Amino acid sequence: VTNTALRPMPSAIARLAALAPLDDIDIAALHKAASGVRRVPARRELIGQGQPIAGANLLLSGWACRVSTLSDGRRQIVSLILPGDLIGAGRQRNPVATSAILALTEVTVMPAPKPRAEQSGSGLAEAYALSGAWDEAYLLRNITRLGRMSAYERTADLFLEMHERLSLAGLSRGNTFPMPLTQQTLADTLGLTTVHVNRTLQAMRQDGSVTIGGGTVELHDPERLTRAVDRRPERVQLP
Amino acid sequence: VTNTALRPMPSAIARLAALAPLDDIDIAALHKAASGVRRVPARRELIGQGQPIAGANLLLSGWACRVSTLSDGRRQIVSLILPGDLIGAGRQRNPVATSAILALTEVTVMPAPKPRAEQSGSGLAEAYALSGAWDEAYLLRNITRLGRMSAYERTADLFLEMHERLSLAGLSRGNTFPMPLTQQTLADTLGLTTVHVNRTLQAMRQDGSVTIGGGTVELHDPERLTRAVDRRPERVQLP
DNA sequence: CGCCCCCTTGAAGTGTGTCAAATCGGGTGG
DNA sequence: CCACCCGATTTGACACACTTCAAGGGGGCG
Repeated sequence: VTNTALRPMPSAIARLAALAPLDDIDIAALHKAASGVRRVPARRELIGQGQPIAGANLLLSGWACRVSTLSDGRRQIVSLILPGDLIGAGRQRNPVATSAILALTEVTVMPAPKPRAEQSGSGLAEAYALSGAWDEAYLLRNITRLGRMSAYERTADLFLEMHERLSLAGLSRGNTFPMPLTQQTLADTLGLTTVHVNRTLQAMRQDGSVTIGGGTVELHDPERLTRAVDRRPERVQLP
Repeated sequence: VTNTALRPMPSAIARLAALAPLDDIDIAALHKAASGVRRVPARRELIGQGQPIAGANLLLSGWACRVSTLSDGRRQIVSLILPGDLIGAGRQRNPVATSAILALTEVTVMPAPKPRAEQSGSGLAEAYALSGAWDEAYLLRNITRLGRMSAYERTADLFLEMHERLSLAGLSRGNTFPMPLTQQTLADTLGLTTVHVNRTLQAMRQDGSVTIGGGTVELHDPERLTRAVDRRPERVQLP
């Protein structure tokens, strides 16, 4: 376990710890798993669709996504995977990837340590369960985004989601957060064309909602934007 | 446990048994749970968004859905729930419904019996896990449908999905299956307007793809349709 | 220097939405 | 048995959000 391998860990741990309190044993397990860190360059497939999944992985740094491609080349990014997110955490016996997993930037991943006792009060097990529940909530939100929202609303809603998720991992500063996606990638996420994403971003810049550039997004008034796209705070478990 | 309560069970059991082999103890547990059968009329909410979830339920008969509603009245049906599907099977400690659950037709549900030993080789546990994996696969497919497909493709793809899922529960006969949704409800599922769903159905009728009416759909050439919308067979676990 | 990717902009086309109204069908009450 | 009603389906005319096609500009990197 080198220092280099550990450097990207804090944000992933921060996210898991924000989901459920982790004790020293959990943290130790995470650090131990860091010996299995793997670096994957941008645009590389982490897992192909239909491939067997050995075990859950934890994204330490960088952005990845689940993507599905139609035979004529149309692509849809089905969900974004951000630092601290789990990859391929299924419950069935011989799980198979239901979608390809793609590194959008350079990425580091490591095998997610198995929680000690599934049933008992392991913080890690609870964190994993909650992470899965949030993943599902984001999938659902993505569906209503694509099904019922305008381009402007979709884009704003996605930025709010990114801000929310990155904040949990301590990766945003105020209303500013890193956003390394190209407009082409955003288009594949939002179900739009590159051209229209570009025009939509222009519109958001012009009405003063955001500053975008240099791989960074700043939301000028998240609350107003939240109301504008009718985004209500989600909850995944009782307080 | 009256006969009446048991009547809708076979298709739900058929689906679970098709996912993983169930032994006598599993079947007995399912029959025992039938004492908790509940009948819910159409249009009634089974669970409101954000409500706590007591335990997983099993849909025995009728169609339900997970729906999200924006404040201005736009609705998106996020997933369909068919007989044999589980409702609200989360892993976290105090799960909360991430979306409202709505009965689309009259529906019967019962509490899903807990599998004996999560880890050991309970067929029921495996069936639940696979059911969840399929649910997720359908969510992902719904996302690429909404994001990247035309109205015609979306509709055809959804019909193919319905056929696939209902067949697993033994509820289709050849290429014909029950489809009790109104065009308004289809529209909310497909991210379209009622008017356009109507026109799309007309188009499908005219090119000889389907017969629709009387709460029934017949696909005239599922293989051709499958190729037309680039639907590939999904897999959720290794064979 | 030159290439490639990404971003940007314009002009024209089209798939889907909007608005409005007519028809159909099944249930209900007189 | 008819009259009525109400939701679901159907159809037409028009509007517009988003796509398509095309071209140009900018920045990093070999």
